[in-house]
Amino acid sequence: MELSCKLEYALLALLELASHYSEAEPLQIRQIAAEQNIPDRYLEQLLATLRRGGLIKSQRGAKGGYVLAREPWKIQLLEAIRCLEGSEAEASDEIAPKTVERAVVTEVWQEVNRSVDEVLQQYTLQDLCDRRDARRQLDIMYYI
Amino acid sequence: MELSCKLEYALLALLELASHYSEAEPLQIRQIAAEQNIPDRYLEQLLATLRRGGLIKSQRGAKGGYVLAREPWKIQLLEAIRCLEGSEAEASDEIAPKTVERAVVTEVWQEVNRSVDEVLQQYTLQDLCDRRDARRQLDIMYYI
DNA sequence: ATCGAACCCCAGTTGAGAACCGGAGTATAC
DNA sequence: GTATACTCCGGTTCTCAACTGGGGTTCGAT
Repeated sequence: MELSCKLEYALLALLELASHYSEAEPLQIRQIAAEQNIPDRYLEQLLATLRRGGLIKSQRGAKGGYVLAREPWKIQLLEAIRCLEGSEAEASDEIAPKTVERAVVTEVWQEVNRSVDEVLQQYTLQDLCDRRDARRQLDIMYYI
Repeated sequence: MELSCKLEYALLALLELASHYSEAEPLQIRQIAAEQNIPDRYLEQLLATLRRGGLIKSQRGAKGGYVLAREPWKIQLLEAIRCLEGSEAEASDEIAPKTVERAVVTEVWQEVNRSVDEVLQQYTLQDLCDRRDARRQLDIMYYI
């Protein structure tokens, strides 16, 4: 429903990592932040979450940085979203709705979420990259 | 994604109105609020929004109250949600994303929203009522 | 060894928006 | 004409996202 800027930042960062995946050097926070115009201190927190979620790997020290943990086509968008929203949605976790009416409403809502998950499962980081490249080609066409 | 309590309240109220649709007397705010355990002053605002959205009709004066504007099976959940979130989502309305990357991300998100809408289009208030009744039957069965 | 970068644990701020409360006004059935 | 119930408008309270910042620790390449 809502594209929080947290999610957007994370996806942009992953997209950036995906497009540099074939390179030897890891990407540093500053580079990603500068490229995608994201506050670096905030991005640091997001990348930490993604790392704990097993989506990216980090390398310390000079020439360190971040790399995708897997190939871009093996990372579904759903994984990224789940990883980031995981900490939020455990408090309300399955407290039985008091009334039948509320139960019905939440039931429908669960169905909505299921359909969201289905869509997000279809897309991988690679798909995002491809889409971006296609768009860039279009932009060039318009330019001429 | 998130079931705000605003939405939940509104759906519960609509559900209540739907189940009393066949009756002659309109339902009053207090009745709905008491039945569904919703702060009445807040519910008042929500019902006002729904009324402006053409989903319900109000009758003033003694013995006044609210009635559905149409039959319960002619009101999709999507309409209700749209009506309530309408005021929120017009500021960001189609401001072109600055970068190609952001454009791609929001594009995917639009697809997600489309699938959400599809689900919410399938359900009508009548469906909610039916589901509730089915659940009640189940509860009775368990009770025995 | 030393520098650069990731990592960690905070703690605080700021702004927006959700949820709710209250009063005074207005319409309408009886 | 009065009680009832909707209506308008404003204000409060509280939570949370989105940052910002400090201060330190651990690695790894050079």
